[in-house]
Amino acid sequence: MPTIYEVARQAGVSIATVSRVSSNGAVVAEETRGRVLQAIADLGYQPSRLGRSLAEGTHGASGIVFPDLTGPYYSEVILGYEDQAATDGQSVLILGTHGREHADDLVRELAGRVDGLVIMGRTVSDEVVTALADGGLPIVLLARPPAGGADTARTENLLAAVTLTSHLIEHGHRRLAFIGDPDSSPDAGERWAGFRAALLRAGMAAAPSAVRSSFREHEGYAAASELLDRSTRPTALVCANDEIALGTYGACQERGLRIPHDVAVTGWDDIAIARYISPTLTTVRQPLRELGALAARLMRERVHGGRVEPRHEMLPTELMIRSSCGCGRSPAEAPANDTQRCDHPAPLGAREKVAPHSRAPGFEV
Amino acid sequence: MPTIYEVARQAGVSIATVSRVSSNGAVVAEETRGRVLQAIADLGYQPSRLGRSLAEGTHGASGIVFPDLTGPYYSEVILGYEDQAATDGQSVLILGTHGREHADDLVRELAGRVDGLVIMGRTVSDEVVTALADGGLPIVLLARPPAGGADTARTENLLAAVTLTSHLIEHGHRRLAFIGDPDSSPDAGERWAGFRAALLRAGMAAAPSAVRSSFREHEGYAAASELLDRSTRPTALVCANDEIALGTYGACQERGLRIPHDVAVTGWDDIAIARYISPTLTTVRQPLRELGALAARLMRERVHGGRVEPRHEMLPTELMIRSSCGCGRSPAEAPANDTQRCDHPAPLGAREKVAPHSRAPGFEV
DNA sequence: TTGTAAGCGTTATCAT
DNA sequence: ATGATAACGCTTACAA
Repeated sequence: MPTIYEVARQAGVSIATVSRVSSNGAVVAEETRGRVLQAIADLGYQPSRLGRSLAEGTHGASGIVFPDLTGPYYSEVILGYEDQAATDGQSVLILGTHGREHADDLVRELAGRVDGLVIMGRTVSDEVVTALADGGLPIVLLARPPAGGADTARTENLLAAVTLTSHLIEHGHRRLAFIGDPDSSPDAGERWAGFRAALLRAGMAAAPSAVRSSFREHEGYAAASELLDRSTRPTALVCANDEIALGTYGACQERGLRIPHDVAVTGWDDIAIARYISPTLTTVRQPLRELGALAARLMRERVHGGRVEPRHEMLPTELMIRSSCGCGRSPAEAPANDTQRCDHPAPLGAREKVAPHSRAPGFEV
Repeated sequence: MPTIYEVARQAGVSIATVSRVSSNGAVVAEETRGRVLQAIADLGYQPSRLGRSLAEGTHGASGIVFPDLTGPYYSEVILGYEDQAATDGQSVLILGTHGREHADDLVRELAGRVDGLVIMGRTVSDEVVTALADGGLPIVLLARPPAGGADTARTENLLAAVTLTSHLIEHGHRRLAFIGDPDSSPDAGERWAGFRAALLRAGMAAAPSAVRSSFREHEGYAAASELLDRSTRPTALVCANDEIALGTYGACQERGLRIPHDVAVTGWDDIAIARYISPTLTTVRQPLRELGALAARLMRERVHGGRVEPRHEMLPTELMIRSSCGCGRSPAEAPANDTQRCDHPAPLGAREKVAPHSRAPGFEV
């Protein structure tokens, strides 16, 4: 790789002039610029990002940290982030912690390569996040509560969960159960809170039942099996995400229970399978790409816009009503490959933007 | 962020000593090392990657370029790559070209930040690939034919396509058609070639029919519609990937054609939906994560192993026989959420590693 | 308009 | 064992 010195010699100018031509748009005589451009082309010169970054004191890059990439969730967010960042001329470094022991070290190492960091979920200890933020590194937290003055971006959970649960209640269900682990993540916790709030509002608050499950299909299957084998089994299962719902489908099938006739099931995320499985799955869609793009914009404001006070953004979610809740044609006659949206008796309010700390007004949570 | 100078001053030593303590394991008096370590801890010093990289002449990072991130294909490969690279202590930069006009420029820019580049599919012009490779930058090409002395890594297509097509023929099908665009990518081209080879072997070579389609579902739907409306419609459709197959399912449904009874359908990739859709989709699984990990290992050999002669690797694929080919229980009684594997009359040879240029021995392609 | 030279934060080679 | 100091490739005042 040729350096700026070789180009300068080839063009018969100083390195300063080469720099002026190749990067900043400073005034250079047309004739000189031509000579330099020629030399650059001849040698195939490409300025070293290292030298440039060192001199400018900026990396022109940011990093995004995720726990793992199974399922579409993280990859969609990363895509949205990368797309927006690339549009802004910023490079993107990715780091999957994969539950590694020394994740904090990897993140610290990554921090040395970037102008800012996006951190998804509970991949990094609050301690490191705070230390990094205190050190002046712009940080955006995704699907995670605020920490250390960092920005946060998330999607609306509570109101959507209330709407979803209320929808099931309006279908006539009186024995509802939640499958998921409210303590595993803020997302799951808020969905659980919304579920309870809806029951409360309907005057069915007595001991809302939940069975703990990770976001994995096989744990969802186990949790659903447990619930369905109870003497008085629930007639509606609100699953913390679609994979749990998939496990629930399996458990129902095994027991000869028909969805939604015997048991209604709902999910969360709207993964592709939700539209293809039979019956199609009623679920909540999160704008994942937009979440990533939002993170990129927050980052830009910090790095280039000079913003210092933290911002906390929340994106609206969308209830996708299909068949598994009891709406629409019976699963037998419904085409497998069909996404339908029923009219909902009450307006599906999940579309409105909800300010943090003022969500679900009127409900005790 | 404190620099090495501040640490040196704090510890009362020279920057050289700090460097010795903080990075390379050079010999330092125990007492001095303690003082330096203390200063490092007090100041929260973290060596600048920029300074280090500039001095060492290496980035400690590589980049991976993909066209877009829709579908699991690219994200799985990227995950495999990132995982292996992180294990090797290397950072990973990602760049999605998204069909952008100036993709080549973005890639050139990226090239200035990394020790090597992985390029997927036809995202970058051969011209730029060759230029970069000539410039001495290690390059690994994924799902793309060799160029400019770069390494390549790919998955087996031809033999798997022969096996898959032969399987359909053994089911009794005589009118088979291929849906996909053989010219759009080497992958599609090889699948088409394998399809034809299998017909040839069965003595059904007369004008194998194909309808061009991109890898998108809606084009697959259109192509399948066209085929199914022909006066003598095919009884088996070999789709170049699963999304096309999904479109084909829709087209069949619309026409009241039952899969596999009236029309057999196969896909390629084994996306998650393939196991959940009804009937379950017979398809070919590619080891995507392994492909990414392989790319990372090839990169490491180049960057740190000092290898110069190009390597061209091919990973075996696996035929996933489910219901849509005609195997197994009828779709009506088969549980939707069930992956089954029939025994195949002939050994499913797609598992063996096939050397480039020696694949599918015995067939004219 | 162009050139000179001082950083930017490391590592590595010499001396000492 | 430790300290000066010269790279590394670039940007950017400041001079000319």
